[in-house]
Amino acid sequence: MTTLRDLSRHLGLSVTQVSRALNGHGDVSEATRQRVEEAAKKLKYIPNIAARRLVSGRSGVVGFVERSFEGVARDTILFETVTGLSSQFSERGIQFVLHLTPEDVSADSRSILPVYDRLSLGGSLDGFVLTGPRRNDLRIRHLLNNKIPFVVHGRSSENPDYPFFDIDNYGLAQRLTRHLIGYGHRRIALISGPETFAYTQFRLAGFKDALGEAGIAPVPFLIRHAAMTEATGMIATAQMFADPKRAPTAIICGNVLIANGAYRALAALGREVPADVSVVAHDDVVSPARTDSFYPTLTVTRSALSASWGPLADFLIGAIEGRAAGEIQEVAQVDFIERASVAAPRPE
Amino acid sequence: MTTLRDLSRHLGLSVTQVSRALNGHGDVSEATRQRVEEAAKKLKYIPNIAARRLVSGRSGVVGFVERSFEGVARDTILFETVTGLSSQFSERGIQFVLHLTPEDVSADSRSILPVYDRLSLGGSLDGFVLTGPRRNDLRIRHLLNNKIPFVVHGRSSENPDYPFFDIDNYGLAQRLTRHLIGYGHRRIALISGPETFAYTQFRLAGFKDALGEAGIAPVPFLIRHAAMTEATGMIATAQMFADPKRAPTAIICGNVLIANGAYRALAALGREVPADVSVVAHDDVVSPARTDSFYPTLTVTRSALSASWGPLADFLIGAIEGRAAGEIQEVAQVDFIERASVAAPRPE
DNA sequence: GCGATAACCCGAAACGTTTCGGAAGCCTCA
DNA sequence: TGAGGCTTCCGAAACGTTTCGGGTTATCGC
Repeated sequence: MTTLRDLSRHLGLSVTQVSRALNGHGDVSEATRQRVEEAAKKLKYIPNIAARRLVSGRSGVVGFVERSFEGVARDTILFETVTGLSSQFSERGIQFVLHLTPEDVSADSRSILPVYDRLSLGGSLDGFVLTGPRRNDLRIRHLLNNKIPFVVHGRSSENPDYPFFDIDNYGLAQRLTRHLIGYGHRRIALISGPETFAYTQFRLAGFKDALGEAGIAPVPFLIRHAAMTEATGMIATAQMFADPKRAPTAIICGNVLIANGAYRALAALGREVPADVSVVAHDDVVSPARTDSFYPTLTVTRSALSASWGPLADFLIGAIEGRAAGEIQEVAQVDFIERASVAAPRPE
Repeated sequence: MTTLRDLSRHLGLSVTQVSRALNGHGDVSEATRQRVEEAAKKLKYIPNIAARRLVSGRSGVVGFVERSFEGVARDTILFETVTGLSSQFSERGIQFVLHLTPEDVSADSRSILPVYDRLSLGGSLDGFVLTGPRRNDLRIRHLLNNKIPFVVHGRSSENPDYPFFDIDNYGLAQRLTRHLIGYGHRRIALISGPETFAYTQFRLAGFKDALGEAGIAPVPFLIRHAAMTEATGMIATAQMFADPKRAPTAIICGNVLIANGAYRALAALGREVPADVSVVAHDDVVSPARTDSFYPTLTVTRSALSASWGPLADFLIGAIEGRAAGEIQEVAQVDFIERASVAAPRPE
């Protein structure tokens, strides 16, 4: 193993200068920088992270805390998150660890807070990635209070004062709703995720505002919140069509799984898409439910979940380095892809 | 943040003694040890890992290298592995990182070797966990040659000279085969995993040896190797029953997914389990395919995959600490659970 | 009462890096 | 000519831990 010391002796320079040269500091002439870099390459110098961390006071490791539960290993979204963040952070020279807290921790979400303290105070973790924020998320408040760096995938309020990466959930719901209204629909259903998540609230607001623009009052019966699964899509659709008089002429689905369920329910109910019922969805391009296997093809807003890991990594690193929250926030716009699942409603 | 220095001042002791007391070394009286420990607790002393690592020369991080591929996020076994190892290592004060190499690395498995070098030479990783060993696994030879600590889940040969944790694949195949022979079966099929994996070879050997004991010659037509999926079970079963004269009276399935496929194929073919065909399997108790949802209930050998993460963690830590390979190896026995899927074959 | 032994303790060095404060050499401008 | 400012460099300290070599007592056997 070659050290800075070895390099400095080999070059007839001080350790200081070698360090500064390698780290691109100002105080070193272009000529020596070249020399140093060549020597470093030739002697296969690899900086010792432990030493670097000892002086910087940082560990070079960031984490993601998740409560372990029966079946955690089947959570595709979680795994997508882990693999995505793993790759992005390691490209940036930082290690990413998944920390599973034992499941015997009480279900009270407050009980997860000390885990963050323990991991960060020991100096073993420099920061955290949070996902699935609630409207008033305890974790966020706790981390802010304790000045522990973090970044959120999503956000808990409109204009938060912490780093985050989110998609425009309000906008996509508004867009899908307007699209349907443009075709003449007025009885529009929304099947979305659990109410506790903040993004669900944003989507609901976008939906309602778009309805409002057209002078349509939202109908509670046509608004459903549940887990984002195919079963949810089937059940919600089936229930809304139990009484034909109350049934919607169009359905907005929170994701592709729900849309899949809706399609299957509609097929079973003998309703045709889009002749009888129009269907749209938001597609986050995540594994098992492929939007291109739909018949008829599905009109969607789209934004790949996988596009968020890079910005999240950048922002967390920024947060650790002390950048202002305002500089490390992004609301990504979504694509709108018009396909064959929307038509004008049947005349009454 | 409290340091050893703070503690030593607070106690009127030297830093040396405090360190030795906390680490349980010999040279310190019981009384002071008590005092030190209390003070440490009171002042919330947490050792600085970076400093510890700087002097020990180790990073305290171990890794798992996997080639990233389209759909890596859907690989349940991989995720089970990651979550299991994550938990076990973090309980032991060690961090576990999943390192996904970019998928543009050529498919040649040799190309993954430099990744290990890079990660370990830089001092960022102390050791590795390997899974799915082949018969002559390049990675194993490479790590041995370069004296990089590792542990293998499985093994590439009967009595290897490196740390590993494996189940008795030879024994379980032998056991299942003998069980069927005991009921009078002679035309026994084996549907197992891809040939390249070492464990497949062990199972094949156990199967053949058990047949040999009974004077039965193995029939190549009844031995199938393919991915361990439900589809494999269906297809292999369907093909073996294409010509009734060549069909088996019993099937040994490599895992529960295959057994599930076999059950479905047999149902479609109008064969009853166990009256027409007996079925047994090995159950590694992994998520989606639950053995208890079988009808009739399935006779299996069983060993939970989840039981391997603990020993693997222990063994890798042992390897890093320089323990001899012989002390950190284990072949776990499997359970045999007799249920309702086996009966005597129909008389010809 | 003396040397040996054991039990307990300490100072200082080491790990490899970053950074602070200063210093030498050179140039510029008055 | 000399004050001031760049540019380029260096020594030394610091980060917090472990460990090596040695030191001080007290005890014990003779």
